[in-house]
Amino acid sequence: MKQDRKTEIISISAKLFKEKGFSAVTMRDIAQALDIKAASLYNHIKSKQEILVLIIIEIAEEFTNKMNQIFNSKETSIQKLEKIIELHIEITIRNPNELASLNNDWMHLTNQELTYFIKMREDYEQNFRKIVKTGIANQEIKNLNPEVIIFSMLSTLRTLYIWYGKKNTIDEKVLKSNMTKVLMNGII
Amino acid sequence: MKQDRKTEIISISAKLFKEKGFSAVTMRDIAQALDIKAASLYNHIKSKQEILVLIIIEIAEEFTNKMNQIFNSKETSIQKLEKIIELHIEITIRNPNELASLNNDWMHLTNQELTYFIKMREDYEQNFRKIVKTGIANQEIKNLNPEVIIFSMLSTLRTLYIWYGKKNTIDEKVLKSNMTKVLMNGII
DNA sequence: AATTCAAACTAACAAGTGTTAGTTAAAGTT
DNA sequence: AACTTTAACTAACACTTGTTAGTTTGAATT
Repeated sequence: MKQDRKTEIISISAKLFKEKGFSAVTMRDIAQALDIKAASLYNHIKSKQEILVLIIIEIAEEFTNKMNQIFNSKETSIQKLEKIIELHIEITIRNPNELASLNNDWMHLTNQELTYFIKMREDYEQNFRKIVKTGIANQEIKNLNPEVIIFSMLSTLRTLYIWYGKKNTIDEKVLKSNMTKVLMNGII
Repeated sequence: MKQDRKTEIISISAKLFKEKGFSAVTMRDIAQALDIKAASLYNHIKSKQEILVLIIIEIAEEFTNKMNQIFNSKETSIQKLEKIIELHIEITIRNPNELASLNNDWMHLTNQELTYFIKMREDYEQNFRKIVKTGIANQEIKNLNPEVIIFSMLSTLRTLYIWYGKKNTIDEKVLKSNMTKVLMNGII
């Protein structure tokens, strides 16, 4: 079925993009990984650009939607942050390769997609920022520089894809529990 | 002087590599940024590859040397971790663009340089791991999964270059102090 | 049996890639 | 004044890039 082959192309592309980056992967590389010729890819996708868009945008939208749900819920700031940690872990475990592109190759999006992506990312960070600031105002969260808190948590969560899947793969529940403790309560 | 122009090429290349990645930047891009022709670059450097090597290896060696000093010092595990945090902040502030290449484009190194880099990175992580495990055995550090601790701290420190230099640039001392508190004591 | 169609193929393209060869002009050195 | 050196240039190369056009094949549908 056409949709299956297309999914396969996107999935194998994400894997290759993770290893070498979008620009260093050629259509011939992608084709070879599927044991077909480069021209045959165009029976399924419009362009190399389209592959990148399909990899990135869907996941970015999922982050946006789930973040909005968490942001608008009635929970405490701390509970919201815990939910965000779990969200990142869940999406990372399901799509480690796609997250590599989202993190490293988003700047190769063009036009509307680039604008759209940047908007989503800014909104996401803005929601995160508001949660942290509310938490500080509430005295739920320590009065530290909020940018340092956001940066520290987000950079850990965003690069999780690098670590997950290496030797000693950690169980999802254990990871959530440990990660939450490390990020929220510190290590000493 | 020749050395100055060469330094200039490396520095502007690092800036361009940060924005688009090594593979997406052409020799003509680099030349244009210096207002010369691409062929003229070869009066100063041997190849595009050499530029990448010069950007990455020097900083990787600095990390290696400083880490070894910290590792072999007589301080407590916690003091060692604090020194590592300061080390990353100092190097990042001095070389934000070069650190982008080190983090994102190291896989485009080849042959001996690739092997050498990977060896340095593994040794660095191994030292980090030993410090954390010693700290846990000492009961200086909480008994959490050491891989989660290492990953969480290192991913924050390694991606610092993305954040430093944006609007609201934080003072170095404030950053060190806040970052240490966030990473060591948590946020709640 | 005849037709349609998805998905592969071969062949080729125009543009862009890193790099080399040979030249030129100005500055520094003898 | 004659020279060497530095660092730019123009022109071109062999190769790789994403992509298009047209064709073939085998399975599904009529």
